[in-house]
Amino acid sequence: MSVRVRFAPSPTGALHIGGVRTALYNYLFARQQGGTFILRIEDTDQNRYVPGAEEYIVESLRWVGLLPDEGVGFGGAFGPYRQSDRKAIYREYAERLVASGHAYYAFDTPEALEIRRNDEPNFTCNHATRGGLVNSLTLPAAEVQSRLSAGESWVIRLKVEPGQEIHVHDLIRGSVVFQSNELDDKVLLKADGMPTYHLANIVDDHLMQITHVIRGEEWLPSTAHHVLLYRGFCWEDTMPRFAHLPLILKPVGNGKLSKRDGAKFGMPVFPLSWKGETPEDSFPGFREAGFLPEAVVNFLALLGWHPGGDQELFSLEDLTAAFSVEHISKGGARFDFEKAKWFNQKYIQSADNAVLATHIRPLAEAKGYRVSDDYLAVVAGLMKERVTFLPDFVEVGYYLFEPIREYDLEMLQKKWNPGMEQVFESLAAVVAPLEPYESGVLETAVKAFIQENGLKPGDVLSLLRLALAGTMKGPAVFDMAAALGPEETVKRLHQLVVQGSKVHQGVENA
RNA sequence: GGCCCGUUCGUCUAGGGGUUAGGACGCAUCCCUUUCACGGAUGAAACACGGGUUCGAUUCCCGUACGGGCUACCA
Repeated sequence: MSVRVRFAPSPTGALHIGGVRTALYNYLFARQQGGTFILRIEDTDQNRYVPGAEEYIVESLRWVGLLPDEGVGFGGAFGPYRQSDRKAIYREYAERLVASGHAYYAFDTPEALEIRRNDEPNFTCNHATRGGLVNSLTLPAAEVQSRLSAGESWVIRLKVEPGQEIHVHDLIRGSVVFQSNELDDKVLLKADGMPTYHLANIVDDHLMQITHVIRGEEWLPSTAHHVLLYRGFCWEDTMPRFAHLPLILKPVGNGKLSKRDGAKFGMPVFPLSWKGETPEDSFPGFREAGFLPEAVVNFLALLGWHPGGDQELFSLEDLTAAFSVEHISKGGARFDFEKAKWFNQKYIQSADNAVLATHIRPLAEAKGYRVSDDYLAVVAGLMKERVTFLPDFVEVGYYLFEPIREYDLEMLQKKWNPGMEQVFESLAAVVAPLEPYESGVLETAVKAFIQENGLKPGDVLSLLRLALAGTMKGPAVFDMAAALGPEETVKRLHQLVVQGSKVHQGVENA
């Protein structure tokens, strides 16, 4: 039987980066096994539904390159793939469970249960308490019928039989055993007619012929209920295999990574930025922070999984080939933003200049820079070993697009002297007519000029750098001069003279 | 509280009954470079603790501690 896996997020807001990792592992497993990767939207909670979240999920998957083979917006023979569109199906299956004696109608209101919970610390609906509650197990059949037809509010609960041992075989953790006495009678169908996660999940996984359930560790405790459901439906022979992923933890402190940690630690925890109703509900994304999707994928893949060996850099194809569920770690993984940065730097460094240019283009345009693709590629080449994020190209390297905003005054003061005025005017004259105006040609000419005039290379070159970039950091001087062109180079040389004289006077006066 | 899961350098991890416990991020030092980076080299840095089992445990078993998850008509 061919492998079918699903990524089943619920559209309650922006998709957490941990969700992206879950999608990634599902995707890798499907690809590697020649299987099918399905996107199912679990929107069974009407109250938590957030408009736009579904689109966000799809756009996120698209950005990181994890396109589903089937699912909402992607077609497939097992639809619909949005659970709210499958409402009638769940009711039918829930009633089937009631008919077979594996579930029952319960009439206790949430308020009534809440009161019980407050009175009895460990109160829960289970085999021990259901006899004292209002349901189709305790009420005469006729009354159940009359309550039902009277339109009274009810839910369907799973009837967990006590005294059983439920063995779950997890692909990552091995055998996990639960005692049915400890399990509560989970609500399967809610009062609004919608299923809970538990019912919808099992029905859909069965109907969609899911073979492997790869999901977060937070689902491990309820897997016992899921097994009971498969049994109740007599689907145990085709029950999917389970793999529960370790959680992604906060960078520091205790607990799992949460939405708020982004703001708290000054880093994104979502793939794309999200604009919520309020500023507090809005979050920055990896994409907007200037990450390449390949870097995010690589980083995420290694957060909780490693194939062994010393390789750190993996393309999606590499990951597909190397992936194995057995190599997924059991312990939670701390979200290490420093490592994410390193991956991004690596991917930017090795990216093609023309490709980088397409990424820089919108950033440059946002700043009002009007430049050619060729020029952007040149900038990419000059800066890519000096940046961490995409916006750094236009921010750190702004001087490749606009005049110097500020000079490193300390350095200028140190290197400048009145004689330099003449030197740089002459240098401008030497450089202006150079042809072709290329790095090597410039270097030869400038160095000859330095030698002929008996100047100190360190002084002239430093000042030249200051003239072109304003700072002592940056690409090789002659590369910058070549990129800027003769006109701009000369202009900046003159500008330096102005600045240098100013600084010198300041020193004299002081 | 109850149930379940986990624990190798600060972090992500490899490994596995006998190893100098390996790699990567970060950090430090040095080299390269008339800048900054990149790159290269080197270094500091770990098997949570206590019992077993064993000739021998970091590795297997049991406890303890610590961490995490679940405990909703949320997913």
